[in-house]
Amino acid sequence: MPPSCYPSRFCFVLFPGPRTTHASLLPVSFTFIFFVLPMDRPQDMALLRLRNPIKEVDFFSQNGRQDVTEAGAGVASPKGHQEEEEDALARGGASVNTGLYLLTVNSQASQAVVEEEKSKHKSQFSALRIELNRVRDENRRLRSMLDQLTESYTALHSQLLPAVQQKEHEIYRWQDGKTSVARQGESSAHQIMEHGPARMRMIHGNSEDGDGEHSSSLNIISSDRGIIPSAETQHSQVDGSSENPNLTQETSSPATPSDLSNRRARVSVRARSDAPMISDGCQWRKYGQKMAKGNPCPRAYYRCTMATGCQVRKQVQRCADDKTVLITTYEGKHNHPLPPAAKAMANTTSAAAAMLLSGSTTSKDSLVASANGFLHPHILYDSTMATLSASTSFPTITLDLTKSANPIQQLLQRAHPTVSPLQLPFPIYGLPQKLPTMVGPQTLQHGPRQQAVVESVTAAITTDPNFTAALTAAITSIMGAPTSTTGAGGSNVPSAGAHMVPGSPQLPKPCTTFSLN
DNA sequence: CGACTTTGACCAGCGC
DNA sequence: GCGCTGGTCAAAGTCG
Ligand SMILES: [Zn+2]
Repeated sequence: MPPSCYPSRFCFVLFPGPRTTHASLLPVSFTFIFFVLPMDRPQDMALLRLRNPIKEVDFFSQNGRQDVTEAGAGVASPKGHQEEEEDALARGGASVNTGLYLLTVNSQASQAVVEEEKSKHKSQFSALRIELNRVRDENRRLRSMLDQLTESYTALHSQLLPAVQQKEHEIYRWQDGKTSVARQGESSAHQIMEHGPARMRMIHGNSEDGDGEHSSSLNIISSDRGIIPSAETQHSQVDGSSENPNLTQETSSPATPSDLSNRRARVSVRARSDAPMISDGCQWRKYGQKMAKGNPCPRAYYRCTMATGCQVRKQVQRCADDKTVLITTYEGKHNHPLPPAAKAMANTTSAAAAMLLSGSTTSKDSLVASANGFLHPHILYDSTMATLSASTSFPTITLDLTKSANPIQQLLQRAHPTVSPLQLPFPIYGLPQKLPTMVGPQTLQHGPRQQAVVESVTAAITTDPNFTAALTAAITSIMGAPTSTTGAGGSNVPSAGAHMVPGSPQLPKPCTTFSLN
C-alpha cells in the first residue's frame, strides 16, 4: 500500500488533534482498520455509505477522542458535506467548525473572497471524497480477502480435526495391542529406547527449510508409527539427566496412560547461575546425590515437600562442559495449591506432557492455541530454537537460557515481529506487560534510546537465575495453560490428556530444546 | 523437635 | 550372570 493510501491522512486532515503525531498516526490508524474490518458487516458499510460516509473515518481515529466525534459530527451531517459547507457559508459559518478551516469572514468579506474560499473548499472536499472512495474500496477489498482467508482457515481446520482424531485413534489402537508391554513399566520404555535412537529421524534440528514446522511434525508422527522419515539424526542432549530408567510409581491407583506420560515428561532448564539451585517458589527436600558418569559435578535429587505425597521431583546438576550452567530438570505434577511464584513453574511439567506426549499430531496445535495467539508457531518450531533428541529416556523440554545476552527480546521478536520491544506478550512475574498491538514498523523505529534501555534491562534481568526460572515458567505455563484448567495445584490429568498419546512405547522419547539464541 | 541434608545401601535396567 | 549406572531409600547428622 503506498503511503498515499494510508487512510490516516483523513485523520490528520479532519481531526488534527494533539495526539495525531506523525509517528503514531499511521500505524494506529492502520491497526484500527485491521480490527474493524471483521466486525462490521456489508450492510453496515452500505448504511454508512448512504447515511454518513465520513463516519467511516472514525474507524481510524482513537477511542474516546472527543474532538473526533465533534469534528465528525460537524462534517458528516445527514445533509452531506457539500450542503453542509454551503449552509455554513450561507450562515456565515459562525458556529460550525469542520476542521477544514471553513470559517469565513462574516460580513466584511467580499463576495469574491467568499467565492474563492468556496471553490477552494469544494476542490478540497472533492479530493477528500475521492480519497474516501478509494479507502472504501480498499476496505472492501481487504474485507473480501479476510473473508476468503477465514473460509480457507475454516475449511482447513475442518479437514485437520478429523485427521488428527483419526491419527490419535490409530495410535491408541496401536498401543492397546501393546498394553502388556506398556504396563511393564520403564523396561518397555527402555526397550523402545533401544530401537528409538536408531529409528528416530527428525526433526527441526538444524533444518533450514522454511516449512520445518510442518515437516518436522509429520516426521515425529512417522517415527511414532515406525516409519523412518528422511531427516538428520539428532545428537544427544548435553543434559546429564539422560537415561533415567526408574521413577517412583504412584501406588494409590493404577496409573492411567495420561498419568504415566505426565509423570515422565520433563522440563529441563539450562541457566547460568552461581547459586547451587534456582529458586522456583517451591519447597524441596534433597533425597539423594549421585556422581553422574562423565560429569565431575554431582547430581542432586530433590522432591517437593509442600504437601505429603507430592510426586514432583527435580534434579539439579551443573553442566560438565560449562560449570556455570545449572541444569534443573523438573518432573511430575503438584497435587497441592502453590504460591503464585511457583504456579507457573508447576504448570511446566503439565505443559511438557501435553506437548511431548500428546503426540506430535496435536502438540503444535494445542500449544499455539494455548498461547492465545500470543506465540507464533515459529517460536516452537523454529529450527534454531527447537531441537529434538532421542538421547533421553523421557520426553524432555529443555529451555536453554544460556546462549543469549537478552533472550527475551529475541524471543519476543521471533514470536511477534510486530511487537514493540517494550511490550511483552505475556506477564512475567511483575514485569510490565502491555497487550501487543499490531503496529507497523514505524513504531519500532521511534525509540532507539528506548530500545537501548530495553536491551540493557533485559540483559541485566536475564542474568538473574530467578528470572530465567520465571521466564521458563511463564513460557511453559502459557503453552500448557489450557491443558490444565484447574491450574498447577490440581491432581487432575491435563485436559489435553484426552488427546495424549500416553506413556508411549511408540514415542521416540523426544527431547525438545528451546534455545533462546 | 521438626525439617532438612548427607551418605551409604539398595534396587532395577541395561550392556557385555 | 556380572558389573555399571541412574534413581531412591533411610538412618544418621545438622540446623534453626
Ligand atoms: Zn508439590
